Amino acid sequence: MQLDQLKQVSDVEWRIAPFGKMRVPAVIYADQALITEMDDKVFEQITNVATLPGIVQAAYAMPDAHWGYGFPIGGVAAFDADAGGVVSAGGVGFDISCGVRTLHTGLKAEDVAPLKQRLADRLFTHIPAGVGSTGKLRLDAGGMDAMLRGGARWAVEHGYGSEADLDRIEEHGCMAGAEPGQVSEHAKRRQRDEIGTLGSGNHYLELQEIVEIHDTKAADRFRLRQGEVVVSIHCGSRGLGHQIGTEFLRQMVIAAPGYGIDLPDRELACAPIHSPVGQAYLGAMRAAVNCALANRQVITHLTRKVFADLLPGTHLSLIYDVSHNTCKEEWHTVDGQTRRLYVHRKGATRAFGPGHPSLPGELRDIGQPVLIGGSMGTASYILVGTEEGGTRAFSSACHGAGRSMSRHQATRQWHGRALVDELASQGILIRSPSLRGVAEEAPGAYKDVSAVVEAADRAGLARKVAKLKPLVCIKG
DNA sequence: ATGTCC
Repeated sequence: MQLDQLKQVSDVEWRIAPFGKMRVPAVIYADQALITEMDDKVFEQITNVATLPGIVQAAYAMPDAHWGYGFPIGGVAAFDADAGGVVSAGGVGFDISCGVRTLHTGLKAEDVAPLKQRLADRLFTHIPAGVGSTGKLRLDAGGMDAMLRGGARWAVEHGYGSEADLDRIEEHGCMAGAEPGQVSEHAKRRQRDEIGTLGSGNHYLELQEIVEIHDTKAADRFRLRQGEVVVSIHCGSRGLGHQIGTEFLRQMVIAAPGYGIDLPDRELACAPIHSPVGQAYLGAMRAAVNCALANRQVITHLTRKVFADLLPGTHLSLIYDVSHNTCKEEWHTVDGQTRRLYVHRKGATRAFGPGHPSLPGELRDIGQPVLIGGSMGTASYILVGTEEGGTRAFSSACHGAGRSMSRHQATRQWHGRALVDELASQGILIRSPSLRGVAEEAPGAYKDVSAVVEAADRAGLARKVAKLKPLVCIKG
């Protein structure tokens, strides 16, 4: 990215004053190296987002931002419904509520080491992964609607996990306002047998060792101890979310001109929050959020069964579950005024600071765990939301490493088999149904996750708590 | 991300 078009505010904040049809400034959080390497498309897309009706304060890009559909991945934008604010399907993304959860095992890495191969094989056998993968659950029409209304709560009521899990999930495991009636039959048909499956692309299930502690107080509260093992699950709403995204994008492209919305890019298709299309999308999107929460909950249950077989007595308790692709109704203070806003986070994590009423009682005084999934074979991080985050990007942080290279480009540069072998030599076991998928996910096709996290930390978006290193990765 | 093109 050309730095001369940006005003540097600090070593990790860059500002673009409104020009053309921009209603608000755009802000990019990144250090000098990250922003220099950042795709020019991020500049174009984040300034386009700043032109949308009803946008509040600024359009934001996180340190892991890269080119997405309409909005950049790593983009955050909030809209005021009463000021003509809009909701955008491209602003949420196709994999609605894609997210990460991390489970505490209490096991020491040295005790898991002798079982690594067997754990990898057993997890790979029991947790369906890959394009079009199906699970054991079959949902009829009634079951589908109940799942779309209930989310992880539905899963727990059906024997997948416990009530205690729900306390550690955003929205308490169940997104209110879901309207299964707004979800097409086609979308539901695609999802009928996909609950409890990982999917493909950057989705994974990992066993990870806690290798560094940066904040002992927060780490203690999250029960993160150096040398212990956690399990992280990264997946989303599978075919259902994708179908909803596709259908509403089309509807919004058609509807936008009728609402007098002038789009700089048709990929930014949106509808006023106070409009039939806007409301229908929100109802369907919230149903897809519940689908993703149910999916991660069922996969958690399958993971627990594998551990119960190989390491009897192990208790996998949920530390936290965050979503990366959402539009949520939240209260934020803007210029001293508390306003109800619709916050789009696309490839960005909610990061509420200490005291936020939405946090579980046990964690309210310390802040929200922010789970950052790195690329395959590198590192992941756990951060905590900060007080000052409330004044930056509506309490949001980065979500991962962020791609630095297209999937196609990655397959020309790396071979799946060679990557699997190389990672195995480093003690990282990869299991995947697709060697091509592995090549697309080559660590070299991603930004440096440590640099991304460091920038988010220095920008005050969230504070580093612990670093995790992969031991086993089940890759979709 | 995605029954990787209805």
